Parts: sequence; C-alpha cells; structure tokens
Amino acid sequence: MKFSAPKGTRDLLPPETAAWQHAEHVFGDVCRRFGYGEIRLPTFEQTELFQRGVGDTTDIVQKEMYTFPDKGGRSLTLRPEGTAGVVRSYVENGMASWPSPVRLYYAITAFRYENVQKGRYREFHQFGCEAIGAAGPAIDAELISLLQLFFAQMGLAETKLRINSIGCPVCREAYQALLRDWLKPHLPQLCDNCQDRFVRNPLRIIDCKETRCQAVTAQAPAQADHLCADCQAHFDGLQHQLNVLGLSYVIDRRIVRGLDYYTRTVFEFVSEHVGTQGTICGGGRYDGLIETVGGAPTPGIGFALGVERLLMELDAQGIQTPPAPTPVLFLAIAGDHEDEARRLCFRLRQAGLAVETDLLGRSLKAQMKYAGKSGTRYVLVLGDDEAASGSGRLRNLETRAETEVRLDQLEQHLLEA
RNA sequence: GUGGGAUUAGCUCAGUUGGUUAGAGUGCCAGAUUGUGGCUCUGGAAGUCGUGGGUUCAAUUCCCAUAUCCCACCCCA
Repeated sequence: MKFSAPKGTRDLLPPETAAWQHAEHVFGDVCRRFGYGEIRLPTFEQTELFQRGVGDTTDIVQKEMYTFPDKGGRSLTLRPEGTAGVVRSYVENGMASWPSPVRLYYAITAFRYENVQKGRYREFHQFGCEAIGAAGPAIDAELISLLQLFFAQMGLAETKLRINSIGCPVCREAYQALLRDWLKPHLPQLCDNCQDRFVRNPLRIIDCKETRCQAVTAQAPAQADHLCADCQAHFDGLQHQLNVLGLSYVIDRRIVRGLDYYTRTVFEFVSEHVGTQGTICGGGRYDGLIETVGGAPTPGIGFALGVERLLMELDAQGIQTPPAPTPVLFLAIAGDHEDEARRLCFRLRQAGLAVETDLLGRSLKAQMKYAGKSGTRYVLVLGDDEAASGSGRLRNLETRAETEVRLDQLEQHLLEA
C-alpha cells in the first residue's frame, strides 16, 4: 500500500516553507500596526453555524462542506472560511463589551470539497481580518489600506483593487425586483445557468463569465446605481476615504460575492497569474451577520486572502522572499574527537548559534561537501591539533579564507560575523 | 457534478511499430593516497513502467475500468 496526500491537499516542504513563514510574519506585523490581535479558533464548528452564517443557498454550504458526525452524534464541519467562526467567538465571548471596534486577524487552513485546479485546493490557507463594531466607511478604507500595505511589504508590484456596493437588505430587494423586470425580455439570450439564477438569485447573473450573458448584462442596471440613501452615503464615504489615503481603485459593478452575509461594501484584489481563479483576496461588510449568529445587531467587515494565490502571484512577478536561514558553522570532525565536537556544538547552540556537526561518521571530505551544499558560512575542523592546542582554523566557505580562533572564543567570533 | 491532457528511478523526462537483463540527465552515496567543499573523472544504490482486470504464446507498450496529478466549466481564497 502506497500512501499519498489526499486529493486537493499538498505537502509544504522546506525550503518552500520559508516563503510561507515570511508571508505569515509580514502579515502579522502589518496587522499589529493597525491594532489587530491574533485569534485562534477551532478547525471545525457545529455544522449549523456555517449553514446560518455563510448561508444555506450558497455553493459552499450546499455542496462543498466537509461535514461529519462525531461519536456523540453531533454534526461538525471543517471550516470552509474564517468569518463565521470569528463571529461565533465574538458573540460567545461577549466581545461586544470590549473596546470597540474589535479588530482580529488570523492565519488558518480552510476546507472545501471542490474539484482542484490552478489556485484552488480542498485544503487551502487564508489570512484574514475582521473588524467588528464600526459602521462607518472609515473602517472599510482602513482595512483596505492594511491590505495595500501588506502587499507593498511583500514586494508586490501592482495590485488591482476593485470595489462595489451591493446595498443592504432593503435596497437589495428593490433592486432585485428592478433587475428581474429588466432581464425578463433578455431571458432567452442567457446561458442555462443564468436561466436558473433568474429564479434563485438574479444578482449572480451580473457576474456570469459567459460572454453572451455579459453582453446582455453590460447595460443592466447596477446595484450601485440603485442604493438607498444610507447605502449611497456609505459608498460615497468609502470612496472619499480611499481618496484621502491615496489608494487607487476601480468600481466594478460586477462584483457580487458568493457568500450570503455581505452587505454594502464588497471588494477584491485580483491578479492575472492565478489561472482563472484571479481573486487573491476578497472581502466585504457583513452588517447582518452577528445578529444571524445570535448576537445583538452589530456591524462588521472583513476579508480573506488566499495564501496559495498570493504566493503564486509573488512567484509570477519574480519576487524573491528571504531564504531559509542556513547554519553559521559546520563543525567537521577529523579522527577520534566526536565527544568534544558534540560538546562544543551544543555549547554554541546554547549561545544562540545555528551549528551543525557530522552524525554519520563520514570522511572529512564528505563532511566538507555536505557543508558546502547546505549553505553553511563557516567550517571548523576539530581534530588532534585543535584538541591539543585549543584553537583551530575557521574557514569561510565563500571566500575560502581561514582565520585562527581559540575554541573558547568561537561564540564571540561567530556572533560578530 | 461535467469535460480535456497526463502518470516510466527521489526529481525532470526518453523509450518499446507488443518480444528476453527498461534508459538519460539531475539528485543521493562512495572513491580519485595521508586533515579541507563547489569544477572534473570513476563507480554504486535506486523502478512490481500509477492500480486492477482483459486481449495475446508474450503487455511498460493494445483495450476497459479505477485512482491521482494538471487544466477548464461551476463557484470561490
């Protein structure tokens, strides 16, 4: 029996993991600058949380969840996204009494049972932020500026921000009626899928990728043009705030979002290097969600960023991330001096240095080869001479230069190097 | 759930119009005289040719099924 990683999952190995660590580090750093604290939550939740939170009508809930009964008969689900869990935790832990707004960030894996393709996996990684308790557009813009800064810190050359407003339940209902009326005469020209959507959720017709549907909907009324006064003010305010911060964006009336909880502001950062899954990051406001999950009516906004897609984009733009650190010193052993080498090696590690030594009883030549391949900066051979004199030659593998150092001063020497 | 392409050594790939011991490059291990790497040379280990059936005297090669990978539809991060 030969085992392999389950479909849609993959192993992340060194040195590739260095890029992941770097991204996580930078993300956490940027989040903290904006006052976000890290939240860590269970990987699975009660199934009903996602049904209610994400929305029963969404593809995610209808066909993509990893749902299973536990031995106590509970129905549990591997999280398909991060927001529902955070909101559950917000309500459960009474965060409404925390200083407002509550700002949280996370780095998680999420799970969706989908067919795999470029930029899409069954287990995938997300960075996310949630800001709960602020209703005005300033927090929307702040969150977007956080993302801009993050992308910049990662070295991404250009990131395209698209924003839209999908209104609130009130104006959305009015708009849906309007849209249905407008679409009705064009119905025969739409694809099969959109025929369906016309009944279930006409909003989704707007972001259909079929060219014939786009041809029809290009002229269709947009939600953003039919907002109620409050939603319009919010959308105007958002644009003002973005302008104040000097952030460039385009209004894309086709952005609809596939999760039910979004209201008003929705936005995406897109790329052309991630296959047809161009969205690196998607987010929006969810002013009704906290209530849906059992809390008091509270506004909120958040985003999720696909880490696989981010790293693909970095790669496509030829951006290097810092390589994994290599050992400073390889302590090579000549002759019968293993014990001294082990002792010295541990002493240097205790002093905070990354040091390796031979564990396989290899020839000196083989040890040198190994040190060269592993990217180690220095080698010191520990043999009869060194054991007797208490000093040795520290060889710089890059320059091939050797300097004489006393073994009891090695730490000092290497820490300075 | 639906299509298309792929699957041969750790990795990247040749190959067999069906025939006996399946190849290369790279990587790995070792050696090229005594305690010093990257270049070069030599040698070695490593494959049930994705898995299961079928056709055949004979299958890695042809047929069917299945799994996985890649890409796309759908949808999303």
